[in-house]
Amino acid sequence: MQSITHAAQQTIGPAGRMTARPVVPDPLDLLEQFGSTLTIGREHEIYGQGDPARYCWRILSGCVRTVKLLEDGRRQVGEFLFAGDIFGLDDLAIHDFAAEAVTDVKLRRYPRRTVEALAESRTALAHWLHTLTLNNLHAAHERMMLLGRKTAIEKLASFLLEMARRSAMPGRVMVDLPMSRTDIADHLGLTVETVCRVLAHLKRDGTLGISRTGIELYDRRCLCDLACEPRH
Amino acid sequence: MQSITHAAQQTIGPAGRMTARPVVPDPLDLLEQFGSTLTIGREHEIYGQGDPARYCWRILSGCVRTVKLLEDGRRQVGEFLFAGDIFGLDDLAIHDFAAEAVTDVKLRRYPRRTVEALAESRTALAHWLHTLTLNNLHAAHERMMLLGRKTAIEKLASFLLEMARRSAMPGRVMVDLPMSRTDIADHLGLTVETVCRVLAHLKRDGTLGISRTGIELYDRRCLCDLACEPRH
DNA sequence: CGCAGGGTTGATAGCCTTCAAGGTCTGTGG
DNA sequence: CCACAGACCTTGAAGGCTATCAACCCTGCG
Repeated sequence: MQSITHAAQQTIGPAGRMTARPVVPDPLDLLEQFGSTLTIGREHEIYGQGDPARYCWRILSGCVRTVKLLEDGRRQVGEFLFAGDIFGLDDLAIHDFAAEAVTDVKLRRYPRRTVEALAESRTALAHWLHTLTLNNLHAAHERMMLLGRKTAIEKLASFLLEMARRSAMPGRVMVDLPMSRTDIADHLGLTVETVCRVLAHLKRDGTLGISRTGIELYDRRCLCDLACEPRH
Repeated sequence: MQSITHAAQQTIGPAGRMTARPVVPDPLDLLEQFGSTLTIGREHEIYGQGDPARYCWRILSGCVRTVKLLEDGRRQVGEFLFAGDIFGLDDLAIHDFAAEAVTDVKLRRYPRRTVEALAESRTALAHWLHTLTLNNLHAAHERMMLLGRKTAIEKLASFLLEMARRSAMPGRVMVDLPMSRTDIADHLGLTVETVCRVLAHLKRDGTLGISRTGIELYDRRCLCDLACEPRH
């Protein structure tokens, strides 16, 4: 992984995804002295569903998923998070989703009590935190449309485009997919088999190439059409 | 409709749904002088998808739905809102969903610019607004699980329980359903026909009774089991 | 009374799941 | 270096759940 500066991280994070430049100079600097760095191994839990929401986190490197379980084991993956993303701020007192490491991850952890206390006096920080939450809400609304009204192909197309937008350079065609097919299925409300079949279908079409760890986009336009997302 | 006091509205609203009592004495009082009251007729639009988010709103009476459309007409109903609920705060600059009147509604409207300016100095208000957003995010997460992983029966059971929780008295069995079957279908990611069939099925089971404008819960426990929600 | 819109029910079709089997990759230990 | 185990991925066949298409009913209204 390349070394990442603060300024860069800000524009990659959930806030940065939506707004072209940060609303506030650098609210993270206020928190930095209260953070601690830690590493978590692949497939280990960062926090559990139902745990008290004592910390929030920033990803330095690696990939994290948020997961929610029904009693009978049905699983919903809320989102995949990458370097620069911030998570653990979306809950009031109890974590609604668990957070798990998809790959080995390096994290920076901040006590929420401190964050909230700081936000009381620093309105710029408070404003920034609220913007993060609104962006997450926007993403959740997009996913409601996807889960409720899109077909399997459309779901995969939307997913791959989102991954491309976040993890690849604008011109590049290679997109890393560090998560398993099962994770993707549980993210899109499908089964593993359907995910495989749709990917195979898109490969036969010549829309993309498949390798174990990622995909290669040959025809982005075609994916956009499939995803019902004209603007890209 | 009975007349509603401020204090009562607070605990019915989106914030009140989660926390037993308001975090702040009465942040609405700060805004009240900037509000204006208006009435909107059944099936009329309050604001459109893509409109600039200039106002936020509080429902005095009636029912409102939020709606998002795909280009080909596929529709997703985000949520149904009732007296006391506040909406229009979930967007950054542009409304992500449209808001439409399900019944005739009486609304109180507040300029967002004013709300945000006030929040800069009144941290209690800012905190309260953030709590509202977090509760909406929590609801969106629940709906992701519902849309992605639940069956038609489970979706209906969850929906009816939520309506019962919000619109009925604790002991009452009658639940008003002011919205159309199509609205319910688009809220749950189903078709009208499936909604009708599932309701008919539950009626034959003796779980509930059906009238044009609502339902009557006979066996709440059964619904909870169907909805995969043990605690109620 | 006739119309229009929503609601309900039935028959059929299709998408996706389920169940099953085989393939591929990776890490481990001899 | 090779063999093997296990996890994940892929592909095939069959079935089920829900959508689609169609018809009819019911209610409110001009």
